[in-house]
Amino acid sequence: MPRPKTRIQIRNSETILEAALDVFSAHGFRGATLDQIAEGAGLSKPNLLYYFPSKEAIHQTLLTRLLETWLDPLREMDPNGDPVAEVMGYVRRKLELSRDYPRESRLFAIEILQGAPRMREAIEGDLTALVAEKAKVLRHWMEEGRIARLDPVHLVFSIWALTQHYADFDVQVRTVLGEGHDPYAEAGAFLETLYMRLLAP
Amino acid sequence: MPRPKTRIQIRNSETILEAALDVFSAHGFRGATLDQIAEGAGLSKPNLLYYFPSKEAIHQTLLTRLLETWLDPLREMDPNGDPVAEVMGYVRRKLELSRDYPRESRLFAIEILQGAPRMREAIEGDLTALVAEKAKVLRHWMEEGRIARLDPVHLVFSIWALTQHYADFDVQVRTVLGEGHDPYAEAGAFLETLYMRLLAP
DNA sequence: GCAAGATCTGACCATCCGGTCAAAACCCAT
DNA sequence: ATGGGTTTTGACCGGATGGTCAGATCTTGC
Repeated sequence: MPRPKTRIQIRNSETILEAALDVFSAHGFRGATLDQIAEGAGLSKPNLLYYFPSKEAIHQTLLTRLLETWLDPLREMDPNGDPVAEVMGYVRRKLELSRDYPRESRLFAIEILQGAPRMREAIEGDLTALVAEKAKVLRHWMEEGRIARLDPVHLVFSIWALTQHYADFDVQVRTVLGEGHDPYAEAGAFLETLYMRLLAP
Repeated sequence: MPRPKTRIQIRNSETILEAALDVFSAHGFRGATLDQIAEGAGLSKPNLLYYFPSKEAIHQTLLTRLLETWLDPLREMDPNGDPVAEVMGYVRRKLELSRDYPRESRLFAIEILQGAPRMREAIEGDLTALVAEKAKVLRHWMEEGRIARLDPVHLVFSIWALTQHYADFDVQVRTVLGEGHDPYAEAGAFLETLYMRLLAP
């Protein structure tokens, strides 16, 4: 089964990945079982393994897809745009990603937390390269005096940390806030203030 | 074995917890095995279970200890001190915690990521209460015009997110920064700037 | 409507893992 | 040194889990 071709193959592959995302993001790789994924996908376990050669392969497929989604908002940061607006836009898009794809965020977090055993090369390659490229853009803006002088890489880290926190620590955030709060709306306002103050030259 | 009493009991219990922290923080609860912990502690598996009744019990002991360490720096924030200095002090202490106890940070992160199945009540109780108390202090400082008006709870979240990021995503941070960097020193400087700008009234 | 291929399944296997237990080894006060 | 309690261990158990396989069932192009 190199590449899905028939309609059934496409549909079932997607169903499996969807169910697997649920299970992997909730329990980690080791904590997830094929039976749980099969249950979630409404398929039998041997049928899962008809579409994917192994548990590992399902996980790998999810991680590969994930990284693209993850880096896109940063890629969109335009070197020719208005510096503050561009950074603010990135913050906003990244927060939306946390809000709309919390399972992906958690899957990624679990992987990195455990030392990125199945993502090392992607991080060393694409991710590092993209950050280096965008750090250069940020540094340029700083030299022009259009945003405050800061360590550009740590600036990016701060955006990652602050936005992913709301997806990854969702339980804690909601518990501490209590009832009657919209975490993401509040986070959006808070981060807006934070970065406006931080970036002002 | 209700409470360790003899010297051997104390020594072995500590050795086990130390090894268990290594393994749990690296692989999560489900990913950790008693054999790995036993290996790390230099004891046989049945001998582990002479000191702790179950894998679960070892994990629980670690989590309970952890929460204390974790909340202490926030507890130390003094309502009668200088507002900016107090918040900056908390940021610094929390970052030191990430630097000096990264395994504890990851253990905590994994637990929350997975929905805090074994920490719910602690989060709903002690943690939420402490944050509420300190949020009140922060709000008071804001009303006095001594620090900027912000959502105090999200301010605390931001401190957690930014400091824990360096422990939890250590692999990513080091990979992206490349050789010749001291992540925590740089983070200290960056966060100093960030919070000085954010808190200025 | 009928092969030929694609899809699906029940039964099964080997391994891993948390945990038990009886007995051995060890420690120490008398 | 000896006896009673403490500590340690090899052997083992039962259930879970990733994965296999032979064959049954369904789809589809003709």
